[in-house]
Amino acid sequence: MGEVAATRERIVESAMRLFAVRGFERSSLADIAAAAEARGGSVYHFFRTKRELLEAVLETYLGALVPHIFEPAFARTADPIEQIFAVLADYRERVRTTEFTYRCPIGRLALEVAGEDPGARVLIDRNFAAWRDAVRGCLERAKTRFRPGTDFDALSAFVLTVMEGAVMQCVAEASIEPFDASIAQLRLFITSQLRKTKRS
Amino acid sequence: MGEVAATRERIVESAMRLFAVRGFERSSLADIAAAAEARGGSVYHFFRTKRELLEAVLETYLGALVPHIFEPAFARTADPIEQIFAVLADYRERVRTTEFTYRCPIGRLALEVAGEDPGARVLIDRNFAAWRDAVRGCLERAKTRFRPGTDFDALSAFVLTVMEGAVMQCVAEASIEPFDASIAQLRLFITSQLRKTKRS
DNA sequence: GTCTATAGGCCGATAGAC
DNA sequence: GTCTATCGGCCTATAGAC
Repeated sequence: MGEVAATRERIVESAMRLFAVRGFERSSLADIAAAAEARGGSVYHFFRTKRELLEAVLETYLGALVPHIFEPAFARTADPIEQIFAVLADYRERVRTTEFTYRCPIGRLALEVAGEDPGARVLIDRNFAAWRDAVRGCLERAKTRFRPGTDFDALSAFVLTVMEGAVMQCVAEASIEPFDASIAQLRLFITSQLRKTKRS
Repeated sequence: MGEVAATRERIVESAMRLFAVRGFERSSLADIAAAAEARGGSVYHFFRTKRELLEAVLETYLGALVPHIFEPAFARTADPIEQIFAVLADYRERVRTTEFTYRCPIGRLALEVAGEDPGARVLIDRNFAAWRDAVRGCLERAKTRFRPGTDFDALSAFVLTVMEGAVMQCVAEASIEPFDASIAQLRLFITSQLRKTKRS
């Protein structure tokens, strides 16, 4: 390992990109290898099947979730609730700047392969669970600001629900507007779950 | 037309079912024809390409939305807000009874093909828009119960957002629980947007 | 470990008999 | 309008030289 980047790593990175943009089925191993500047047969030196490559992709996403998705957003603000919205703002920018070709890669794979590949389903579920856990961590750091009895498990799952549902409508509408509208409703909801204090 | 059911209709119905369960890419025209009790070549008598068949499927969904999705749910309750939750309850039952193989067919196609097929994208968007319109109709019938200034466009889009995001997590978790949890949060939110009255 | 070559299968689409 | 036969292409996966 080291060098320019081990061949295996380059193949996994190409697969991540192509699965996210084109989906699993439409991404051929030949295209993945070409994008990784490797040859078709090389893929089979590291992965026995295309599904095994998919699992490596999903494991890589899982490992990258906190350092690449949450930590950069957390670094921009100290307020735990605003940290959640900072993560959502990053998704927004990625969806917008790629013109809806690159959205939530896990969500796309969830609908495409989770129903037919039990191994992939478990890894997709683990990615979602880790995402919810990170959000729940934010909520719990703001615990005292919420009404007593607030269900943080349900609320963190709801944040993921809203993010995924919002991105889906952006793809259909080819517009970022549904994302902004849904996140605004989510903010209204979260605000409504806070204790009543003197100021906002 | 008439008879047992015109060949074209049977082909479209088979395609609806297979696209919903397996996705667009994994559903071969041979399988669709076989499920419709027709031969492979027959498909091309009615549709020039597979994408044209997809468009017929999406147009059929659009026409069936109000009579097959909304009217049966509306008939079960007179309360406009409960009518929305009745529609959501029907999705829940379909997701649950099919063990997450059949969910929201439009949502699945949205992530799989909307980014790459402009014609299909527009039809998917129209399906989503019609769904939101029907929900907004319910909200407006309950207008006087909401706080003044409530944004019904945003709220109806939010209901779709929550439905789609919730179903996605059900697929990943192979459980109906995320759906129930998210719909419960949605109910909490909608309740919080109502005027304060004497009871509940 | 990397590459070439190719097997073997399935797919969308076409041509043409009836 | 329905069916058969088939083309050409692309795909996953394998075999084997270097």
